[in-house]
Amino acid sequence: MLTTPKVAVDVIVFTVREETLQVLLVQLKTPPYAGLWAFPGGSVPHGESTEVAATRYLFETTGVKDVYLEQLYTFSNPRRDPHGHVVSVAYVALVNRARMSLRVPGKCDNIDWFPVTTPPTLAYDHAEMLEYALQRLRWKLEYTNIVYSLLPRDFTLTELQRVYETILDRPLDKRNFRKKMLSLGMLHATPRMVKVGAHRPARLYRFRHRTPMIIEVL
Amino acid sequence: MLTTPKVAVDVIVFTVREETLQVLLVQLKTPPYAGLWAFPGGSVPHGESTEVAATRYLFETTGVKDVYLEQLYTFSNPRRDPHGHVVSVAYVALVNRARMSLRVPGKCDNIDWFPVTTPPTLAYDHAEMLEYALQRLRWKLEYTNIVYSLLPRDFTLTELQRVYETILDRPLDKRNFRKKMLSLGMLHATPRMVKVGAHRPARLYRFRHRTPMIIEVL
DNA sequence: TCAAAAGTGTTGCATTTACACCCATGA
DNA sequence: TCATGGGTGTAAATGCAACACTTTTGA
Repeated sequence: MLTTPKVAVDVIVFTVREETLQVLLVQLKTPPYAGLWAFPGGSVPHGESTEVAATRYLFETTGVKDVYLEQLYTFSNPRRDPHGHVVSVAYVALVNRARMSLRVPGKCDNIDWFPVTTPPTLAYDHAEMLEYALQRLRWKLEYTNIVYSLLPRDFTLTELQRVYETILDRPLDKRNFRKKMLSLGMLHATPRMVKVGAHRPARLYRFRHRTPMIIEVL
Repeated sequence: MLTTPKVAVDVIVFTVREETLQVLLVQLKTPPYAGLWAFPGGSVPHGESTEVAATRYLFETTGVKDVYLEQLYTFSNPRRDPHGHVVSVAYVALVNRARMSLRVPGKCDNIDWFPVTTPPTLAYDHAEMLEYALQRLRWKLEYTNIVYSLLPRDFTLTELQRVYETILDRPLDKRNFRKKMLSLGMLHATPRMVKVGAHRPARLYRFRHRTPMIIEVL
């Protein structure tokens, strides 16, 4: 009998693909949740911080590092895991949609992206985690620059707007959006234009800082 | 050798007294931090959620329950506690200034309130926790009704304004403050007036809900 | 020349800020 | 009647929301 709960982390990895907000899930293969899906994650060994553990699990499944990773909340209900009392520190990561080679963790059967609106049945209390993570993501999108972590280095304002619209799940006014983004001073116009299709080329922009910041008025 | 870190909670209890924001601290009596001060808290046994543990430690030191208690952040640096790896889930509680009988926990030498601006030397990473808690408190004060937990059931608008000014550490305009508070519809004017001193009596108000809510526009 | 996406300003409305005097009471 | 804190309104500035047409390109 343990005298303290076990400690674990779960990483809720979001990306935007094909104008859909998607979340990364692994398929469990051991009872009682065999066949169900869950967030990547696992136990935190003695001596490792939860940040480091979350970064490690993120890397093991996606091969990415240096993306936005934020602690979300700690879930500690003693019955959240039927195996025993596991306190899980949940993290949210935002990764961009570039092709990445997913790796199936040993203890899982599969790994894949799912639209957040239509996820498969989730194990543990992961449905609750997902809901909370979405809420926080939408909330923080409005007053921080964290969207940088979902986009490639260079992007057009229309692409940026699509990402906002996808996550917030509502249309935004083009002129107001551009005015706002540019006036915040967090973007940097490059001299390059992107020419695709039979229409006017779009200017490429970059984030001035690819590191999380609260948006201040200029 | 443990395979998982220990789990603990720390409770950062704030109150407002004599126009000062104060925090509850206990004095440690065991090395290596003997004599230093820390937040009430302790380990989380197997089978107890961190919320329940935080509520318990709050009750053991202050005798209060049913106050605003919110999870703040989980601190997990393996070297934050020299005794070994302890993951601490920090909570913030807000209690009102009414006389309460503090109880010294067995493993401590003393317990007392300190102004947040001039705390004694803090053990562990508690200085960092305090800073973060203050930030969150100030932030949430602006868009939630959590201040209810710092006030008695009935209070005057001037008392309410003093609490805001104390926590935000800046003066607020009396007319704008009252207009804002009343227009938000979270207050309820009682028919009672308070008569103290040689001046016009002040009306007493109550919170419509003594439960945390995000402030919505009416 | 047509289709398709990029790009651009102005106006009205709502919210926030700044600011000064009268009121009710007890001593 | 004086000192003390309670209580009230208006005007200016700022920020946010709504809204439509011109530009550039490739086919």
